[in-house]
Amino acid sequence: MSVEIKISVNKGLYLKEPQDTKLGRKIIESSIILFNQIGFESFTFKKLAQEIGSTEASIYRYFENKHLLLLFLLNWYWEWVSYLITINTNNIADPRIKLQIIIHSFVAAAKDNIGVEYINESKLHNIVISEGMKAYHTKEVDQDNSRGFFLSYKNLVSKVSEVILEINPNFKYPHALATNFYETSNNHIYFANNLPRLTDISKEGDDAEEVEKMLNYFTDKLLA
Amino acid sequence: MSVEIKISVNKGLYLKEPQDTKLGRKIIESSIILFNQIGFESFTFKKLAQEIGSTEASIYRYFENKHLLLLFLLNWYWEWVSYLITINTNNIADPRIKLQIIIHSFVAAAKDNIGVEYINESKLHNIVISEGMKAYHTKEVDQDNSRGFFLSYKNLVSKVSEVILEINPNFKYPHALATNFYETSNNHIYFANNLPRLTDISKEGDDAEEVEKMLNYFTDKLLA
DNA sequence: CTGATAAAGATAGTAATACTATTATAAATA
DNA sequence: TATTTATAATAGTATTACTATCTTTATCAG
Repeated sequence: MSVEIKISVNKGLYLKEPQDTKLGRKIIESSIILFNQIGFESFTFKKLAQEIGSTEASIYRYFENKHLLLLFLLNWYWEWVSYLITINTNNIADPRIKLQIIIHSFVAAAKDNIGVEYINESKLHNIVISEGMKAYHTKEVDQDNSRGFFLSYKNLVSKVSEVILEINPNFKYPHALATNFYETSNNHIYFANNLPRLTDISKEGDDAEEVEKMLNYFTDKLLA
Repeated sequence: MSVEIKISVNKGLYLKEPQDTKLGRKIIESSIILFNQIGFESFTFKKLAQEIGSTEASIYRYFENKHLLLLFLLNWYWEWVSYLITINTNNIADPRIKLQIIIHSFVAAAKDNIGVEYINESKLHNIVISEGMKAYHTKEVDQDNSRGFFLSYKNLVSKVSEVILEINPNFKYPHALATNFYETSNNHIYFANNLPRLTDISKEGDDAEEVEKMLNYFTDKLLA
């Protein structure tokens, strides 16, 4: 028996569901590799087409532009982490342990592989870390927001903030703290590897594990 | 009597010191306005030249490209906040109060105007909030780092981390916390205005003041 | 006051990017 | 087998991100 999981994202993000066709899945697969290799700025549909052995025009039938392709990948990531959190906290009563699992999910989601063959979760996590914030720091953020392109992120934050309130119902900033778990995880993995003097996480050890420890340490103090 | 202050930044960031010529100062002044108006992605030297009534080629004599121009502005900002922190914490003995002043500087620096006529500090802060992270989330970050383009940011973090250790010498993550004060300030001002469900800061009130309160609340718990 | 030097403006040109449009071919399905 | 759908092939355009060159204007030393 094999369990098939399909994560679906907001339909406004694509012109044609890429997960339903061969070329579409190749676009996803190769774009993850290419975004990782050359970064968002240098990434073009022409280069992607060359990688795939297809054409620019064909890719434009799936995605309006690279910004929406990146948003597609991010939404997939947010939905995936949400899913991981749901199944991994399923039978757990203690909200403190739930939160530990959530933090672990933010930091090390890439190690859990649910086996969607066209998605390399570890590379996708790197994209989230290195390029993610570019998707919501644009002049079009309000438009994109009203089209629902950040719903998955907001739902994820909402889910985490509920656990925070279970631990401490008087905590004043549950959403901000939830957002911070996510942003801080990504930032400090990035800083450890690129701007180490901005963090105390070392590049040498297991950066993910160290960030996890740090966030748990912060949590203990904040929600005591 | 008037006190003249000139903030200088890493010489590698420009081809010719823009603060020393009329056109150079106009480039700085107008680029702050234009980055704010249209954002980093749509910003071009051609548009900037039109604003100024100059030419693309003339601007290229000052800055290699818009990425380095943004980095110039960020460096100016980091140096400026450092300066504010230095003078405002000068005679203060209690490190807890020092840290409150630091947090206030991150959140509300824009309100302190040191009177450099070609720089609108409030708009510059908006650029830091909306576009800042794009300067260090690139594939060239290691190169830029080795050219010293983030030294001002790292020195700022270092300065703040020293105060954190004065308060609690056993605190394990002084650099990460210092970085977080800066990043969290900017993020939550941005979220309050654009993605409010990611934060508990409301758009209606004084967002800066609310973020300040939140960071002080976090600090109390973390460094207790 | 002149002549030299530096700064800025004017103009042109190029390769790459971010698309749009059209037409042809191949594959899937009714 | 006919028809729809997906993809490939090709071409074209406006804009971007520069580089190069030449002329004009301002500054400043002798």
